[in-house]
Amino acid sequence: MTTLYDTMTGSVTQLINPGQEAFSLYVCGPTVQDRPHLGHGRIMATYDLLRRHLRNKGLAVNLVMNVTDVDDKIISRAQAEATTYQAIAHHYEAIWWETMDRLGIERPDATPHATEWVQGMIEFIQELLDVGAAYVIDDGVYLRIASVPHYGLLTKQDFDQLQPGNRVEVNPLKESPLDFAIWKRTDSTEPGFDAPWGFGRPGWHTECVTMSIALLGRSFDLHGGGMDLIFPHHENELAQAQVLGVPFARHWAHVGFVEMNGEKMSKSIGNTLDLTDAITQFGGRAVRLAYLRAYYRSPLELSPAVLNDTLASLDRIDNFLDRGESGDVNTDTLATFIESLDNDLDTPTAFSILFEQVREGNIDFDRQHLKEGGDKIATVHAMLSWIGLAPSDDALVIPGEISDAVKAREQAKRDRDYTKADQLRMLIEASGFVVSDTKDGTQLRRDRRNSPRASMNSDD
RNA sequence: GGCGGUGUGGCCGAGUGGUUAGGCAGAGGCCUGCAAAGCCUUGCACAGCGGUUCGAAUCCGCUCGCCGCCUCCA
Repeated sequence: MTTLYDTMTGSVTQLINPGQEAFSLYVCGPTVQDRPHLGHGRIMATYDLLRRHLRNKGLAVNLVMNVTDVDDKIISRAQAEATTYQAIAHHYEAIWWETMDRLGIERPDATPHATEWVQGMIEFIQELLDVGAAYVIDDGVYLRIASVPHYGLLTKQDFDQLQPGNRVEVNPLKESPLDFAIWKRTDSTEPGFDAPWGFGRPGWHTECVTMSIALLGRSFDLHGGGMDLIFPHHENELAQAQVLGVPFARHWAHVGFVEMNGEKMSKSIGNTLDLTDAITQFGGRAVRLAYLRAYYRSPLELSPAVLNDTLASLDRIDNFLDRGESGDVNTDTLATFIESLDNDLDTPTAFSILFEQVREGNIDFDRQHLKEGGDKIATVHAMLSWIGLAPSDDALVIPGEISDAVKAREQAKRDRDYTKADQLRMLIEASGFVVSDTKDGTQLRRDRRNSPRASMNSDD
């Protein structure tokens, strides 16, 4: 029983059918024109969570994510920097994947690039023309919204009621202001491709509909992206599929915005936080936790202060995991955790379950109930693994000189030479460990906060 | 102007009729040589005003605020 909110129906609905074994997922990927910011990471983290969740439940998930590697912004940036659009695209795409790796985002199964699919798009546009749903004018080919049976299913707007005054100036050659370009004719000095309707570039909305159908089929399980893609992007993809009688996505999902000071984080407002920098400063796992602990459809306030708080709560989890030997997973508790994710990816409830285990496990260790505590470590670790947030499982390795220093410090404590004991503690802590004196002797744990954050395993 | 969302304690963030969400920060305590970590205790939180109800953050009405989409945008 896995449910997810569907933008089309406006309600939480079944995501997978009984007996379903495979799951096809298309997520609108980046336009590689600049560095990713915190908003981009949230989309990727959300669909990475969904993908892992479904796969851990036993489905074969096929994730396709496009890369828009030619568009107006890439081209103008290339002109500004006196280079080619290909160079710009390659540069920022490399940064994109490196950054997502550090967030623990698994690579998609396929990453079609717009420039590789131009021929397919040309054929697709020809189909639209053949059925009379598109027309050619001076500056390109346009989709005729009037030929779309039910335009506005996702947006849920009555387009007849729209105020024309608010629209940017309309191309007077278009039959309707709503009609959108599926092929943009350009002059041959600009980057472009030959097509029957003249040299030019495909429209963005045509890119995604063409590639999703080509790689996932005429009907696939889920089409997703950020909230801002609902209109016009996804509405227009759907419009093109509709006029060709393509069933298209069974389910539509959209992730809420990352905000800063209550406003959508976006380039135009200038309130973005660079994702790569945030990961460098707080660690990929802390950023990932910051995304996941909120409900994916809600707006999420992120700032350096919030990320710092999130890092503190991650430390709480990690400190617990270091308290003892891992035991046996409590499968009932894990099941409760998974059930909350089944409920429209209810990660807030999932984390409240996880933190409850942490607190109870800490009590176990305080009371020397090592078996019970160890079982809770195993359970928490299983939860973290399920959602791609487990720490890299490098074992706690204590160098000989450090264990010598610990022994010397314990002796100094017995001798009540606290000056020496404190000097030794400083020495130990300089090596990235934290000293904990307990009734049963000194324990060491890793100083995760002040040491470089380990990169994440993406294959757990 | 149209459509949609939202307003929860210092901060982040769940919750949709009656019991502690959770985390971070703060205060007090336990433990400790001192710490750290952990545990315990602690916050009359639900934008405002009316209404329904035995009982509302949760339902209804009105008011106010904020945000988003309508243009490339994750």
